[in-house]
Amino acid sequence: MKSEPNECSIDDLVRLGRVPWTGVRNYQARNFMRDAMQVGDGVLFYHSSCPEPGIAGLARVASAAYPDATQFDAASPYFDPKSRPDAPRWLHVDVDQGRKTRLLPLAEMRQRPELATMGVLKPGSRLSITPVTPDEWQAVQALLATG
DNA sequence: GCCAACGTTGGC
DNA sequence: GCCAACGTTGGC
Repeated sequence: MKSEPNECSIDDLVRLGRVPWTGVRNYQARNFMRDAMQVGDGVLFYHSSCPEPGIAGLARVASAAYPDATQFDAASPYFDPKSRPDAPRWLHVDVDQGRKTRLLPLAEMRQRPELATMGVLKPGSRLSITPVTPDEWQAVQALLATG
Protein backbone atom coordinates (compact mmCIF):
# COMPACT_ATOMS: atom_id res chain seq x y z
CA MET A 1 0.00 0.00 0.00
CA LYS A 2 1.44 3.33 -1.11
CA SER A 3 1.32 6.39 1.07
CA GLU A 4 2.94 9.77 0.72
CA PRO A 5 4.98 10.13 3.91
CA ASN A 6 4.05 13.78 4.26
CA GLU A 7 0.42 12.62 4.40
CA CYS A 8 0.84 9.45 6.46
CA SER A 9 4.26 7.91 7.01
CA ILE A 10 5.11 4.61 8.66
CA ASP A 11 6.13 6.67 11.71
CA ASP A 12 2.64 8.19 11.78
CA LEU A 13 1.07 4.73 11.70
CA VAL A 14 3.34 3.48 14.49
CA ARG A 15 2.48 6.54 16.58
CA LEU A 16 -1.27 6.44 15.91
CA GLY A 17 -1.64 2.65 16.18
CA ARG A 18 -4.42 2.42 13.66
CA VAL A 19 -5.25 4.45 10.55
CA PRO A 20 -8.24 4.46 8.18
CA TRP A 21 -6.86 4.17 4.64
CA THR A 22 -9.08 6.92 3.26
CA GLY A 23 -8.78 8.75 -0.01
CA VAL A 24 -8.43 5.88 -2.48
CA ARG A 25 -10.19 7.08 -5.65
CA ASN A 26 -9.32 4.35 -8.10
CA TYR A 27 -11.71 1.48 -8.72
CA GLN A 28 -9.09 -1.20 -9.07
CA ALA A 29 -7.41 -0.20 -5.82
CA ARG A 30 -10.80 -0.02 -4.12
CA ASN A 31 -11.66 -3.49 -5.37
CA PHE A 32 -8.46 -4.94 -3.94
CA MET A 33 -9.48 -3.61 -0.53
CA ARG A 34 -13.08 -4.75 -0.92
CA ASP A 35 -12.55 -8.18 -2.47
CA ALA A 36 -9.02 -9.35 -1.79
CA MET A 37 -8.11 -8.11 1.68
CA GLN A 38 -8.94 -9.86 4.91
CA VAL A 39 -8.37 -8.87 8.51
CA GLY A 40 -4.91 -10.05 9.49
CA ASP A 41 -3.37 -9.81 6.02
CA GLY A 42 0.15 -8.43 5.91
CA VAL A 43 0.82 -5.02 4.37
CA LEU A 44 3.99 -3.68 2.80
CA PHE A 45 3.97 0.03 3.62
CA TYR A 46 5.43 1.93 0.67
CA HIS A 47 6.48 5.58 0.72
CA SER A 48 5.77 7.34 -2.57
CA SER A 49 6.21 10.85 -3.97
CA CYS A 50 9.11 11.56 -1.67
CA PRO A 51 12.91 11.83 -1.83
CA GLU A 52 13.43 8.13 -1.07
CA PRO A 53 10.58 6.04 -2.43
CA GLY A 54 10.45 2.42 -1.28
CA ILE A 55 9.15 0.01 1.33
CA ALA A 56 9.47 1.67 4.72
CA GLY A 57 7.66 -0.75 7.00
CA LEU A 58 5.12 -3.47 7.61
CA ALA A 59 1.55 -3.33 8.81
CA ARG A 60 -1.64 -5.38 9.04
CA VAL A 61 -5.13 -5.14 7.62
CA ALA A 62 -7.32 -4.33 10.62
CA SER A 63 -10.83 -4.23 9.16
CA ALA A 64 -12.98 -5.21 6.25
CA ALA A 65 -13.72 -2.50 3.69
CA TYR A 66 -16.33 0.09 4.68
CA PRO A 67 -17.53 3.42 3.22
CA ASP A 68 -15.01 6.25 3.09
CA ALA A 69 -16.54 9.21 4.93
CA THR A 70 -14.33 11.73 3.12
CA GLN A 71 -16.26 11.20 -0.12
CA PHE A 72 -19.27 12.97 1.43
CA ASP A 73 -17.30 15.80 3.05
CA ALA A 74 -17.45 18.86 0.82
CA ALA A 75 -14.48 20.32 2.66
CA SER A 76 -12.28 17.30 2.00
CA PRO A 77 -9.89 17.08 -0.95
CA TYR A 78 -11.33 13.59 -1.43
CA PHE A 79 -14.91 14.85 -1.76
CA ASP A 80 -16.81 13.11 -4.58
CA PRO A 81 -20.00 14.98 -5.47
CA LYS A 82 -21.16 12.04 -7.59
CA SER A 83 -21.15 9.58 -4.74
CA ARG A 84 -24.43 9.09 -2.88
CA PRO A 85 -24.75 8.12 0.80
CA ASP A 86 -27.22 5.36 -0.08
CA ALA A 87 -24.71 3.94 -2.58
CA PRO A 88 -21.19 4.85 -1.46
CA ARG A 89 -18.72 4.66 -4.29
CA TRP A 90 -15.51 4.60 -2.24
CA LEU A 91 -14.47 2.19 0.48
CA HIS A 92 -11.40 1.64 2.58
CA VAL A 93 -9.93 -0.67 5.18
CA ASP A 94 -8.21 0.24 8.42
CA VAL A 95 -4.54 -0.59 8.91
CA ASP A 96 -2.75 -1.21 12.20
CA GLN A 97 0.32 -2.86 13.76
CA GLY A 98 2.75 -0.62 11.93
CA ARG A 99 6.38 -1.63 12.27
CA LYS A 100 9.23 0.35 10.82
CA THR A 101 11.80 -1.59 8.81
CA ARG A 102 14.93 -0.49 7.06
CA LEU A 103 14.07 1.39 3.89
CA LEU A 104 14.02 -0.93 0.90
CA PRO A 105 14.48 1.63 -1.87
CA LEU A 106 12.62 1.36 -5.14
CA ALA A 107 15.97 1.31 -6.95
CA GLU A 108 17.04 -1.77 -4.95
CA MET A 109 13.69 -3.45 -5.53
CA ARG A 110 14.16 -3.03 -9.27
CA GLN A 111 17.53 -4.75 -9.08
CA ARG A 112 16.12 -7.91 -7.51
CA PRO A 113 14.81 -10.46 -10.02
CA GLU A 114 12.73 -12.17 -7.32
CA LEU A 115 10.68 -8.97 -6.99
CA ALA A 116 10.22 -8.39 -10.72
CA THR A 117 6.66 -9.71 -10.66
CA MET A 118 5.48 -7.25 -8.02
CA GLY A 119 2.63 -5.03 -9.17
CA VAL A 120 4.27 -1.93 -7.78
CA LEU A 121 7.24 -2.48 -10.11
CA LYS A 122 5.25 -3.01 -13.28
CA PRO A 123 6.08 -0.38 -15.88
CA GLY A 124 3.74 2.55 -15.67
CA SER A 125 1.96 1.18 -12.62
CA ARG A 126 0.32 3.95 -10.68
CA LEU A 127 -2.02 1.85 -8.57
CA SER A 128 -1.75 2.84 -4.93
CA ILE A 129 -2.69 -0.66 -3.81
CA THR A 130 -1.44 -3.88 -5.41
CA PRO A 131 -1.63 -7.49 -4.26
CA VAL A 132 1.51 -9.26 -3.06
CA THR A 133 1.97 -13.00 -3.54
CA PRO A 134 3.34 -15.20 -0.73
CA ASP A 135 6.58 -15.63 -2.67
CA GLU A 136 6.96 -11.89 -3.10
CA TRP A 137 6.19 -11.34 0.56
CA GLN A 138 8.86 -13.86 1.57
CA ALA A 139 11.39 -12.32 -0.80
CA VAL A 140 10.78 -8.86 0.62
CA GLN A 141 11.12 -10.15 4.21
CA ALA A 142 14.45 -11.73 3.28
CA LEU A 143 15.71 -8.46 1.81
CA LEU A 144 14.52 -6.45 4.79
CA ALA A 145 16.40 -8.82 7.09
CA THR A 146 19.66 -8.06 5.29
CA GLY A 147 21.39 -4.75 5.81
C1' DG B 1 9.57 20.90 -13.63
C1' DC B 2 9.37 17.17 -16.98
C1' DC B 3 7.12 13.54 -18.95
C1' DA B 4 5.42 8.74 -19.72
C1' DA B 5 1.69 6.00 -18.55
C1' DC B 6 -2.75 5.35 -17.64
C1' DG B 7 -7.67 6.29 -15.95
C1' DT B 8 -11.72 9.08 -16.58
C1' DT B 9 -14.83 12.00 -18.99
C1' DG B 10 -17.97 13.26 -22.34
C1' DG B 11 -19.30 14.23 -27.16
C1' DC B 12 -20.79 11.72 -30.89
C1' DG C 1 -19.21 1.84 -27.84
C1' DC C 2 -15.46 4.65 -29.68
C1' DC C 3 -11.91 7.74 -28.83
C1' DA C 4 -9.79 12.33 -28.18
C1' DA C 5 -8.97 15.38 -24.55
C1' DC C 6 -7.83 15.97 -20.17
C1' DG C 7 -6.26 15.08 -15.39
C1' DT C 8 -3.42 12.45 -12.22
C1' DT C 9 0.40 9.74 -10.65
C1' DG C 10 4.93 9.43 -9.39
C1' DG C 11 9.81 8.65 -10.51
C1' DC C 12 13.45 11.25 -11.99
